[in-house]
Amino acid sequence: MRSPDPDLTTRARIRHAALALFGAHGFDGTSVRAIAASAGVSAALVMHHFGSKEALRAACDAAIVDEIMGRKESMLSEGDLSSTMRRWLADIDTFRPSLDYLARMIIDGGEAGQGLFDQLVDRTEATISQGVAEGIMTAPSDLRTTAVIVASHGIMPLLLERHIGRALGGTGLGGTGLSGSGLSLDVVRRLTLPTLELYTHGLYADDSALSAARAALQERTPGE
Amino acid sequence: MRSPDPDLTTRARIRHAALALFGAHGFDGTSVRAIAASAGVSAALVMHHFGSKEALRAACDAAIVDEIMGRKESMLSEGDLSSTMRRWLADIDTFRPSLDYLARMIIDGGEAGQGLFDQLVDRTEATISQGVAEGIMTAPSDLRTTAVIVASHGIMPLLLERHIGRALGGTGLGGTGLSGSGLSLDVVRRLTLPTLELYTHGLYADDSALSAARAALQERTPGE
DNA sequence: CGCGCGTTTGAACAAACGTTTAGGATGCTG
DNA sequence: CAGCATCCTAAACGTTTGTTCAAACGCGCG
Repeated sequence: MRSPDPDLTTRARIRHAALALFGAHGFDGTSVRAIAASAGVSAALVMHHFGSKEALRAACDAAIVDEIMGRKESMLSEGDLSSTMRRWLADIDTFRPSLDYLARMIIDGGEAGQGLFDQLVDRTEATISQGVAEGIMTAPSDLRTTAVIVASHGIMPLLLERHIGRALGGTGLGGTGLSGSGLSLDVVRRLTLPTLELYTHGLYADDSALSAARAALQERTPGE
Repeated sequence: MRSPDPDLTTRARIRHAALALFGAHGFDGTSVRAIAASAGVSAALVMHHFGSKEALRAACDAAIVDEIMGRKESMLSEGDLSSTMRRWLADIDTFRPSLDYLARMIIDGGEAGQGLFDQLVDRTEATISQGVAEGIMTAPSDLRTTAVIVASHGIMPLLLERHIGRALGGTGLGGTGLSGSGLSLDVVRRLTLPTLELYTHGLYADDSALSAARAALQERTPGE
């Protein structure tokens, strides 16, 4: 199970092993001894390098944040995540641990995950208002909320990859771990066009549903 | 023999306590002793009634499935989740544990969560094709995938409630637990209109992005 | 050489875990 | 009354957890 990378320092090997195991089985589901075994060292050495299991998680968080934010063409620098996701998926074996860990970061709602989500929303908001200014997007009635919705929709394939892959007649479910082959390149490709259809034509044929909801909401909250 | 009414008694109290704690702190983050203390019984009694912690989780899963599916006007019987969510949110203190547990069920990807998601997708697909037949929705190019997307978008507020609430200037964040007041009635109300806008008018002003993606995908997969 | 320093380890620690055991109540049935 | 089943608990089981400790190892420096 160990991956003997002589180029990496022992400390980096431990962090990589921890990130992969945290992403696959969760923080509580991963023991320090399992991380040590995967890195080919003793459990005591893990503590010597990082001090505690929680500090090791913080190091993994920081590594992921660096991986995502510390690039010029960053994941967060574009409103559309599909291109970045395709790039990551092209080298799926390399980025799979990062993707799994990233999904858990967002779900767990830790401080680092909060920062990532907030930045994603901010970038999405900027992208939308730029698109509106350039005339390629229609102005939403509530820019901030629309940005939150679009950003949430963007990371949805990351969080529900196994469900989506299975619902689309997935290429087979993974084993015991969470890193099943749900989010494949085929699935992302199949999601692209319907998603863009939704973002271009919507789903409803006319404004009746929207108007009805608008009227219903104004009834209940007349002041605002 | 068995009790004529298995619920309504100590057994039900234990299951309710377990469901609330599992939803708040996760399965691994909840000990049998904590469940027993919350229910006011001993840890051994939990084992006596359910056999194992895993069986207790299965009982909670079944209870949630019953709560969602065992109703005439079920959550899954309508394509739009917002009305059901509003109904649940109206009595937020009662349904909060169920909502939290349901979110974890879907994320964890267990068998019961899979069934729930699959049924949600199936109902969504039926709703869309009915809407298309009635002329109130436009036909998507890929019905199944569109149903998966719409269904996933529908449960997004459930999974990202804390992030969404915070990004929208939430009414304050909860304490240590996960049951922070992220998904409030105000947040859901604020999400309703922009979501319907997206589903009515889309976001893009014209078909350029959609056409470009369509062309790009046909280049790479000409056969299919 | 000898000394110190960072790296690494096996062993042990106390705590918490899920689970088991033995048995005390309590109430129904004969 | 005895017999039995159900509900419930205190205590202990064995395992695993995160963490600590003393002691080696390799290695550059005086």
